[in-house]
Amino acid sequence: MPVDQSHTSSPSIRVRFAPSPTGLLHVGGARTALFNWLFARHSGGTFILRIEDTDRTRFDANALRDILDSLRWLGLNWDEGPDVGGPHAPYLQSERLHIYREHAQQLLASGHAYYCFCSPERLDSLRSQQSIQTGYDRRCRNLSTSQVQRELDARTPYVIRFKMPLDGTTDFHDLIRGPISYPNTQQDDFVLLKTDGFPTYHLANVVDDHLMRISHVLRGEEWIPSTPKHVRLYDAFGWSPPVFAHLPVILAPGGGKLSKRHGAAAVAEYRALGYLPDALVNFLALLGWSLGPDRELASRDELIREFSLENVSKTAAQFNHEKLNWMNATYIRSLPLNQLAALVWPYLAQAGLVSDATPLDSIFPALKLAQERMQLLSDAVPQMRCFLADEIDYDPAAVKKFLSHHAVASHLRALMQRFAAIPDSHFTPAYLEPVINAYVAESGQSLKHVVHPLRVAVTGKAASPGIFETLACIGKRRTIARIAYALEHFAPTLPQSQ
RNA sequence: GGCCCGUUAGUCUAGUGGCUAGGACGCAUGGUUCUCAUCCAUGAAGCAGGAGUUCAAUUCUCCUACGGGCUGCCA
Repeated sequence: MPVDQSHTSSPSIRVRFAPSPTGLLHVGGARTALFNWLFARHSGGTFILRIEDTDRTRFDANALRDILDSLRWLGLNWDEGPDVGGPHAPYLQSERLHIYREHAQQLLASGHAYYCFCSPERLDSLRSQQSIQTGYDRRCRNLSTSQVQRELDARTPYVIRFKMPLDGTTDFHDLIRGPISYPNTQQDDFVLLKTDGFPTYHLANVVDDHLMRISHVLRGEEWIPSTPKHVRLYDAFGWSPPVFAHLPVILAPGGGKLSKRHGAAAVAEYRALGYLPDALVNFLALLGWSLGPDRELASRDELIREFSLENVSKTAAQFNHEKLNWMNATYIRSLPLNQLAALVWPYLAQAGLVSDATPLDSIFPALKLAQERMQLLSDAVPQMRCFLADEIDYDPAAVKKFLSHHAVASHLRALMQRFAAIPDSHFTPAYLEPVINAYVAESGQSLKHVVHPLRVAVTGKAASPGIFETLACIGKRRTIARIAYALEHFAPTLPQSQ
């Protein structure tokens, strides 16, 4: 077994997931959270949830609730966070404003930052005049003390900007990608503190990561270009930076950004559709990481045991719905009936197939048949409808194909009579099979010529579980009623005698 | 445009300076069978292209192409 160096050499591994509550938690964010969580759990470290709500214009209380709900649903429990607290509370950045202001002042005092009085309008026109984007022109970088004081006295709105080095490079090491180097001429004098007194991501993120003693920053690769800013900030504060590991992004099927256009993107949507959290976790874990050769399925504990940043891949991965569906189906099949019944219940209830008065175990027989035919929990509704509902819909194509032949009516009539003769308590697969086989033999038909029409008559569909199980599950009363209905409505009328 | 990151079948991936480049999803065919699903078996399908280093490159280096990201008082 490989020895995990990071575990032995640094006893306090602390990682964080730091979402911004501006929208529902999407699968990309969930994957980032998952890798942080797996890394923390694997190493016996601490997983922290920090909410980066520093953008007041985009804040969404709904999103905040959704992020917590979705993470909980996925089972990614956090050790410190806005709701559970912790030694570095608060974990909501909007409640830590004074900390960022103090730190901005500190950088001002040490000469690493400066007041900028440029208006948004000026910056806009600056940008529109630039044929190539070169960022802020640093107009306020060298204002004299008296000029600054004059503006301050005049109460001119300002931001505080960071003084990036004007030449040289900023280098850092990425655990997944190795050394990365950026020319400083590419870097802007980015804003630390906005006019409204809120910090930007860069300031708040660095300050909090330091204060919260974050040891490893695992985040999406879209953050690579701003890492030099962060490295410079750590430097200016005199702090040593955490280990950086930038995770590959998740792309939509076919490439490109993940969005609604490509189907579900939010965790909540997958949840509503009937995916199991274990399946989604397993699937997401395999996007950008692998268990090693020949392994796809793994429980949470196995994922935790096996997880390592060493084998996180560098390449962006496309989200593949077919594989997720396959995985969800295998997880569904592995569930004990009582658990599956509870999970499927809300869907059945919503479809009116069960009510509060329905005993849970009453759906077990039907569920057992549906179980290996479901990919989503919601599939229970179409799969189980013919077993749980009195009324069923008939698929016109199936009716046309299997109920329109002349021999059908006589078969159905004969079977209906024989079924009627079976005692209620014997209406079981084991009892039905010989009954039907006997009829098939007597009538000189092949089994399928009898079974297919029967199936359509009692289920309304051309496909169903095995006919004997299906009949038994539907029950004697409904079976006979449906055959009668089919005879009356679909089967061609034939002379009584045959 | 500039900068940065990346490139193994359609997709997710394993892997090595020398192997028939392995697995999974999906797809195809066959088996089981009353249909569907499951299950089993088999098959098609890949190292982006070009230089170089080397006895030998999918593996190392460079270039090109392609993909992605950043270039905000968003995160």
